[in-house]
Amino acid sequence: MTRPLRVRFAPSPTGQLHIGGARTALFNWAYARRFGGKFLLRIEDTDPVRSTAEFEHAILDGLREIGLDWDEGPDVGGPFAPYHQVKRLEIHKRYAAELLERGQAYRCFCTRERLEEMTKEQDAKKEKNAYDGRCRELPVAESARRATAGEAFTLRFRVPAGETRFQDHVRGDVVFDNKEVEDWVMVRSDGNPTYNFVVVCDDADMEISHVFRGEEHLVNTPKQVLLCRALGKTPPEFGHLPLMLGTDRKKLSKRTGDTALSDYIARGFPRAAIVNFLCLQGWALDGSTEVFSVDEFVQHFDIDDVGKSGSIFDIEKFLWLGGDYIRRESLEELAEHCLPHVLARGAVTEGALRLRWPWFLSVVGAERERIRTYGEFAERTAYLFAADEGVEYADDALSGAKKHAQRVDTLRAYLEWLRPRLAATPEANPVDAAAVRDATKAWVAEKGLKMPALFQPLRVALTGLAGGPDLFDAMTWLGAAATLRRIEVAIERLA
RNA sequence: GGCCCCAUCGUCUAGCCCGGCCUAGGACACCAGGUUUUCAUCCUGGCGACAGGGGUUCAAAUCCCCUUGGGGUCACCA
Repeated sequence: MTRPLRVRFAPSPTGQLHIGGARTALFNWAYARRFGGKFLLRIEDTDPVRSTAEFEHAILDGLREIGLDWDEGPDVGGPFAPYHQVKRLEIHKRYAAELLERGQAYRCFCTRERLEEMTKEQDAKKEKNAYDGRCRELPVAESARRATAGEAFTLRFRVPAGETRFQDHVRGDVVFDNKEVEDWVMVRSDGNPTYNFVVVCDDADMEISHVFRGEEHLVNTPKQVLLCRALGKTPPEFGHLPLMLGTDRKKLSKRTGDTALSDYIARGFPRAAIVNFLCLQGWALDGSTEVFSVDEFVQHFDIDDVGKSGSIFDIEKFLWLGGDYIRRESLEELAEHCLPHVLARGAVTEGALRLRWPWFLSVVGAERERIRTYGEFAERTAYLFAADEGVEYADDALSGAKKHAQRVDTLRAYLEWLRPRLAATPEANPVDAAAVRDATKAWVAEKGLKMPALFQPLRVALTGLAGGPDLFDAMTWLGAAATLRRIEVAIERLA
């Protein structure tokens, strides 16, 4: 089959873009880019109640964030416009009328009440739930008469006998007995078409050649293949991607972690790390290369190499990748990326930070080996923007400091010793970290103390954290006044 | 429950299609050691898997069957 390669991603704007959806989009996009096809976006907004323009924009933004672009879509147009399903209603109605005309679809006058009753009976008899076909053989004339008389009806697809098989690029040969496929509803009684119907109409109309989507759609596929053939078209090639699972081994849901792409962007995962991680769910470059660029991914990606089994979303590995990408960034880049997350905490303004940019760069440089997301940078450096009296002491830091019985005395003695040395340091000039560091070490030795006896309480005093960059660097960031004040405060708080 | 899909270290995976090079490779996590004022980075080492059972074959992680386990789906949602 040598039709032009056209793939699509068709999100439903009824919520934020799911991280699994982001991977689906990524794989579709990569396939088109690798093999020189078109990648298009279509908005599946057939649910008028839950679909919103806000979600649609958020989804498009998310896709752009991870570096995807599309050749056709709701915002860029294209030869197969419109790209919103609700705007294609006339096309859907035309196809539905055709199918009804040819007897490949029929009117079903069964009420919801009767259907519910039917389901109940089937449950009681432990039979499978499926439409029993009551209206399937209604004479055409009667069907038309009742419709004209104003009786409500849905349009059902008449599933033929036999079996439906298709080659799946991920699963291989897949076969369904048509007996397992019920006569499903194509058009609701209010005239609106259902998902399974429009998706086939639109894919056919837009000349989609390959459909790659999540495995949850696998059971829909026979319905869609059958419908497509009834329409006289050649079905697209399929590829059903393995599911992304939560730690409970079930389809990733909010129970076990963040599910939206936007959540991870908000947490400050580097964009390239997000893409890289998504690639690793169900696909591997060569089995040994874990970190690679989007370009490398596109150069090597093939749908046939995608694995079949679902993968548990491993946030630890994701975080590790985040850290790895962060350590590859230049200081300047990293600072720019961290900036919005720092500002989001509301303790400092952009103007104030820009005014002392070298200071900020120094903090970023010292913290970079410890953070895996930009959000973590903001968290870890919150102490720098806190009031001297209001530094938050982390539990582990506090317990570490309290292990030293003499902590208060040590701190008091050190403060006395330190004060005159820092007093000579005007606020405008930075503390001389190297000098204070050497002198402090000498002081500790002279007092016959162990290093941690001073450093642990001192770290809590200055930063409130158990670990972190060099303490004397922290002093220069804080400045002489804040350093001394924080030690004073800690003497009270650690007592 | 019916139908469908899946099955290699705790996790992500390479190998499986085209049996032998696999005493199964890489990565995350974990553990131990080194560097270090802490945490972290970085380096070194370790732990750790072919779900089970039958076949086929000279030979099976790789092919076939069964069992078990897990998942998906059963709407006038998408």
